[in-house]
Amino acid sequence: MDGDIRERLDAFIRKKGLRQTSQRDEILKVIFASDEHFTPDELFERLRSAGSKASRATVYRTLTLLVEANLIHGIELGDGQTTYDPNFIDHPNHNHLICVDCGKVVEFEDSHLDLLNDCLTRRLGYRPVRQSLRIEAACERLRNEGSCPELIQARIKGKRLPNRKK
Amino acid sequence: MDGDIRERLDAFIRKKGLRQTSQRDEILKVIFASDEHFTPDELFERLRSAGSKASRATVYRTLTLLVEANLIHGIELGDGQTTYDPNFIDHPNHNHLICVDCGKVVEFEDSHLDLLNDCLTRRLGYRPVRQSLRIEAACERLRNEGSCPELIQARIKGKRLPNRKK
DNA sequence: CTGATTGCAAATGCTTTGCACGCCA
DNA sequence: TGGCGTGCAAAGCATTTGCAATCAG
Repeated sequence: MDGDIRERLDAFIRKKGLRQTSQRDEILKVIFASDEHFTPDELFERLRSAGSKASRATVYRTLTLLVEANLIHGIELGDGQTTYDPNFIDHPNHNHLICVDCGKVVEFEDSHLDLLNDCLTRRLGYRPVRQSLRIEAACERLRNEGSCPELIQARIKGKRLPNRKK
Repeated sequence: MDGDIRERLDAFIRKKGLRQTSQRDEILKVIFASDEHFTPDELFERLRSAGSKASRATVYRTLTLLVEANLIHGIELGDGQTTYDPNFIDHPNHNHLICVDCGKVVEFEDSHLDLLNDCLTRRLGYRPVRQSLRIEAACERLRNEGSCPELIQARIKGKRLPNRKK
């Protein structure tokens, strides 16, 4: 984890008159130990594995805090719970492609897209704040080869596929 | 409401071996009586106003059916419930701009955007299925004139603003 | 007839909250 | 010391589901 992230959170906490706590430290550390997306529940599990005893309530409250501090973003993958993305610090304008077959999420950036979004927004009489392109797409590999390693993994893990609950 | 819509639903129902019911008729009619977005709860209220006695459970079940039949789409406005959009029949590729000030949703289409999305998707090794650009933007009118009629309306109606529950 | 559909109420699953206690500044 | 933060359990909400009764084909 980048020390810069801790610094940003500290700045935010100071500005708001909030307090540093061990739970917030642990949560921050666990989140930014990887660049993977996570649900509140997954984060809770990671914390337990890491020895942290932070409660679910604290996890939820801290996620809200981190979103306000702009350190993470919530994204909707369509499975009934909010997924959080820690990669907006390094890639502030990235978008998501979601595989309809296996649920794999691919992040990508494109400056032409950003420019176009900006133009469209202004043309409609608004000032751009944030934009997110969400592409749902089918895996060419699955189609051509009849199987896709991601899908097999997803099934093994009992992962919830897009637009599907349970 | 376009008679074509009823026809499409009938075709879908026949193909799946399902049945036509008065509840499904009423729901379809009420949805396509306008081009407004709606939540399941709003739809339920509209139905009651229209004299229909369809239950909430049936509303939810029928919404699922209509999404499968591709007559409506579910969209996420970030307020904790699914909003449904009946305008994808006339505008299959439209996108949404959501005003961060008042929650107003503006629909727009752009062929350059569609083309770009298509290219991006293929470049990543996927086959396009569906794409949705969601732009969050601030109202220029509110900024310049200090107020915005939509915002006032939203407040009067107690409408839930984006990214805010309750 | 027979299986699809409905309404009701109960259940679910994610998320939020009230409250008493603990701890940072 | 004054509050903010935490954990726990109890709500809250949107949505789903089990079941018996009803209805369409």
